[in-house]
Amino acid sequence: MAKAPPTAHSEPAQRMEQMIAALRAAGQRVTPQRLAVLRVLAESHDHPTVETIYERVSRDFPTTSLATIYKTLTMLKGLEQVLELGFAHMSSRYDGRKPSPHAHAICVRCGAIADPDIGPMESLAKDMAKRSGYKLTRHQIDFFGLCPQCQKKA
Amino acid sequence: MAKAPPTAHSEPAQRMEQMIAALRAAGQRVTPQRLAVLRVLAESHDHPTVETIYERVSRDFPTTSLATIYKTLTMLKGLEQVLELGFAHMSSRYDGRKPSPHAHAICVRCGAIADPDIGPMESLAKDMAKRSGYKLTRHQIDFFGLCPQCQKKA
DNA sequence: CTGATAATAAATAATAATTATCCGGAGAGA
DNA sequence: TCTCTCCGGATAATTATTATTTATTATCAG
Repeated sequence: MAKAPPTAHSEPAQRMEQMIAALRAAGQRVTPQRLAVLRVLAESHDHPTVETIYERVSRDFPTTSLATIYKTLTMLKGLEQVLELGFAHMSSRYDGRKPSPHAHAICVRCGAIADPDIGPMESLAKDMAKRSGYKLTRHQIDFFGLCPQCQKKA
Repeated sequence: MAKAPPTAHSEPAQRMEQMIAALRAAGQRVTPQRLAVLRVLAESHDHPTVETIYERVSRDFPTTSLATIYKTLTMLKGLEQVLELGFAHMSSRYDGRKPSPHAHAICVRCGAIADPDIGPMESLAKDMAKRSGYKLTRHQIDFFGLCPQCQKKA
């Protein structure tokens, strides 16, 4: 059969395959519910909340429980297949497309999240490690403000 | 009169004066309970939780309510006199000594927090603002790992 | 293909942190 | 002093998340 061209459309499918492989490698079962979560993660560009993922999964699996979403995400976090952005005053947001830590910009009005590539954080992490004496394993870098759309409406 | 030498001991008192001045400037009342919270904030180097602040305040004011601590901290946040470090999976930590946003290292085992001065974040924020189009107003930069003590015990 | 079995899903209860409400009391200003 | 608003304390409510319990199902050996 013909190999699919690397179109923007095929990207989520590839990402899904990676995640499925990670599940299998860890000896985790691949259930329909989990596949549905993986698909949402692979396709979502909006850093969805658990609630949002739940709604999207519910379209295909109306009986799915919120707890299942939480458990699946916790597991995927452990396998480093999803990045959790945790906040104190709003629910966590998830990034299944770029699962390694990177900086984010969060709109404090509408909740939109952007994550352009910015100057490398490695030097910053190195600096922090050296000056603090900590052995660092991960980071969360968040900038808060107004997204372009909300600036207009301001 | 003689100017007080910049000893480590006099520092908290100065910081308290600054905070009191900020309250007055904002037309806020300076009550004994609030003074107690300010003192704890000015003296604490350990980025205390609300609960910890509550315990420390309770020594002097045994009848103080947790709600009062929360309300006072919220107010001080608004006046930019205290920095809240908000996390998803543990309660917030507060910094009343350096109230403007700066990077932190958090020990995932014991919760110790260090905040040495590291390479300036301004350029990073500028870069993020430019590439995202967001109008940024604050940031939270957290590095997670093991503090020196917990590394030994590991 | 089929059955055994261990992991998983759904439903629900429980927890933790924070925020809202309500009311009595105390301070600032007329 | 009187009044009026702000503040503190107690407690209820809310929100996000995690734990528990029981029934179901994916996986794999045969």
